[in-house]
Amino acid sequence: MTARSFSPAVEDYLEAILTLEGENRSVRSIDLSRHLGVSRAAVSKAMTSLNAKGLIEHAHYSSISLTDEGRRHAAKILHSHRMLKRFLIEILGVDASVAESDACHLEHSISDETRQKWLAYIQSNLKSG
Amino acid sequence: MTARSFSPAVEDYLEAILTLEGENRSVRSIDLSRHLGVSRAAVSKAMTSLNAKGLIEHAHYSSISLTDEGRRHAAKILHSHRMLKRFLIEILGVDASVAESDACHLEHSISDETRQKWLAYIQSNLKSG
DNA sequence: GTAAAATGTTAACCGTAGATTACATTTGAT
DNA sequence: ATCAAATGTAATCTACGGTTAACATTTTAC
Repeated sequence: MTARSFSPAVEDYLEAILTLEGENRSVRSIDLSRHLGVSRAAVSKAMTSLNAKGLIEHAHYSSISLTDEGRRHAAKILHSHRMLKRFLIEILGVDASVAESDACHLEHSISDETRQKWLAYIQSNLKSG
Repeated sequence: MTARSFSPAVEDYLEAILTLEGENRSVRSIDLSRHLGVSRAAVSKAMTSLNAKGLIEHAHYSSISLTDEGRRHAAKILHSHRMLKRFLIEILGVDASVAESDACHLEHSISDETRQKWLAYIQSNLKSG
């Protein structure tokens, strides 16, 4: 159940971990640091916090993996991001780099209901058209 | 010029001031406190900060008004809010209360380019339709 | 005009999330 | 295996944005 929600910062870390998982064998702190443009220390502190929230598994000096709950939430954010970016580019005609930047912020701001209806709308508006 | 951007919290205060202006003769700290659901102390601190940023005028123990820059930014946020809410309700079919809540967050997350294209899209999709 | 109530401010504190610096640990080259 | 480089952590600091409690000021009722 745990239907609580997380801060944009927490969601950014989760999304980054999921994204990096697809590129690397194991996700290290330094990867997140580079990907998100924050210090290694900031990542270290954040990982302690995400671990305490049950969103990742992370032993001292070892690599980082998502728990089931962390993965579910990360996937939701990543899907929202991709959906919104596609909407902005393909339906509104927004420039790709602006769309990417806007999607990074918008992804944290929509409810489940809205996300579902938005996705359906995009799909029906791109299939036809 | 001052093309910088402001935090969601700052934008919420600006939007609230503009909204309350339309209802009251003068906007007081207590009005913002009630409207936004934060303490009087939080409003007081925020007003000091908005004042320092040149977004409002506010002498000690007196009522609050927007500067030109504050008003411009407040109007932008309020327009974004209304536009997004309308999009969510009338185009996506999202429930009104969910749309209101989502719009409150989304309004802080879109660039000028996106806002303009979105507005045009909504208008052409509701005029016809 | 004065006293009580309402409102505004300040001070002290909390939590989040970042930075820098210094130190700890792990990794990799030899 | 050892040492240097890379990476991870801890300590300390900053800024933001909220809280409560105490105090200041203004407003309102009488």
